Amino acid sequence: MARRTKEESAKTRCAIIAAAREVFQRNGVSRTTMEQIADAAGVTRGAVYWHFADKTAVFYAVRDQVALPLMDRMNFELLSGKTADPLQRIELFLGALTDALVGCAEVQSTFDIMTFKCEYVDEFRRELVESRHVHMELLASLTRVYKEAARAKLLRPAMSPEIAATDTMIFLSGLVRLWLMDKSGKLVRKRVGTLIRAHVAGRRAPPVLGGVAAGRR
Amino acid sequence: MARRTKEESAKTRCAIIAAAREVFQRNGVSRTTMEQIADAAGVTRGAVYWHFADKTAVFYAVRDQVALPLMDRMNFELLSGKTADPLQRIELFLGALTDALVGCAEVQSTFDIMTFKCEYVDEFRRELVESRHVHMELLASLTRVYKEAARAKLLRPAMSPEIAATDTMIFLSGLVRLWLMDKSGKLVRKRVGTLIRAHVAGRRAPPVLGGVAAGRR
DNA sequence: TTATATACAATCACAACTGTATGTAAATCA
DNA sequence: TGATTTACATACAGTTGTGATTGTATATAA
Repeated sequence: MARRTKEESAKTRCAIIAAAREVFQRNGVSRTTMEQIADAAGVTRGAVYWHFADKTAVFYAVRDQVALPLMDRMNFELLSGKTADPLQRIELFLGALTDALVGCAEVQSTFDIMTFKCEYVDEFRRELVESRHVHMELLASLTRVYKEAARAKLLRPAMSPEIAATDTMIFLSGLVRLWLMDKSGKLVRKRVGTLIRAHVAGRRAPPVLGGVAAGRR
Repeated sequence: MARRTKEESAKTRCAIIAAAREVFQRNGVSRTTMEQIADAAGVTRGAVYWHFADKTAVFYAVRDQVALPLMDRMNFELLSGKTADPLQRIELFLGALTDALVGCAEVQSTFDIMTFKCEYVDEFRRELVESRHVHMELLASLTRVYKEAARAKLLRPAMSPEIAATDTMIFLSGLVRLWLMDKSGKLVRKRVGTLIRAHVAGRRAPPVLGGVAAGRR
């Protein structure tokens, strides 16, 4: 009824996003009504329409809330990582993403929505296009890192950096998808760490004679 | 207007499924109306409701039309394959699925619908559950084949059959997903064969001294 | 202190989709 | 050759969601 202060307004906006995330996950994006979002947030449709132009805007707000910070962290792990060993940087990168998924309910919900509760048509097709760009950039980054590994003779010789990078991207995409499907844990959830280590280990060149230590921990 | 003969009726049913596939892909399942399906099939909603109880029934008919034959073929390649080499059987299995995807427009559309144009809530949640079962069985089959490979000393010793199987399932899931996303071909479409060969080659044990030939072609 | 913009709530008109009920003409059966 | 289904088309009723409009009380700026 009464007008709120700026910070209260920001909290309302935040509550709407959180509510939308829950309702999106439960009912799917298209079946979710603005009223359901409003109810879940404890406001009326008027409030939702005040903060967001329409359902599409709410959807992209939900996405951005987890995707933007995540992208930053992923780029950091891959590019400006703490480790000299490029293959270990890949491993840390994969670990960082799955850790974020495993450790944060908001990330889980959002990924679940994006993967299983959204139809990428019309206004939502944009998201697919952007996702494609993200994948292209990821592929480029991974290729660079694998090339670095190849120069340092750390990459298995039979494996080209391009193929290795594509394979890792495929691995990541499949891993996330199956992790989301696997509520029981029997498929992949219990073994994410092992799977990542095996994936990276599989492309590490066998140690040369009495050579340099392979950065295992 | 006039009543059709049985075969004409079957053709109508088929036309409805084909029309639904197209409209589902263009508009997404939830935004597709029965009238759109009917129009695309050149009939009225009455005809669609005659052949199918509701939109959900149409959806599952679209799915079954490609999923059922595909599952048979995949099981065949994996289990009762022509090759003795278990790793090559895995390669043939992966190739069979991607070939079906690359070579058949109906398979492409259906996979695209299932991956990007459907929200798995309420009546459609069933599909996710079934998909999980399919993945469990696939994992079991793959594990069996990799165990066979391990017994024959064909599997890289550092890799456990269970992890190899899970990794291959992840690879397949990611490959299909990225293939569908990659309309341009720059990500994976142009290199599916290479990627599959590299995936399988990566888990093959290095040839022993002057030992048995490793089934490369 | 007043004017205005803000942050919502409440109401309304409209369109769209669904499921069902009814109509109908031809195919099939007895 | 009638009777009965079948395979649809057409018409109708009911619900639901949307966007827009209007209302309103308060924070904030001048």
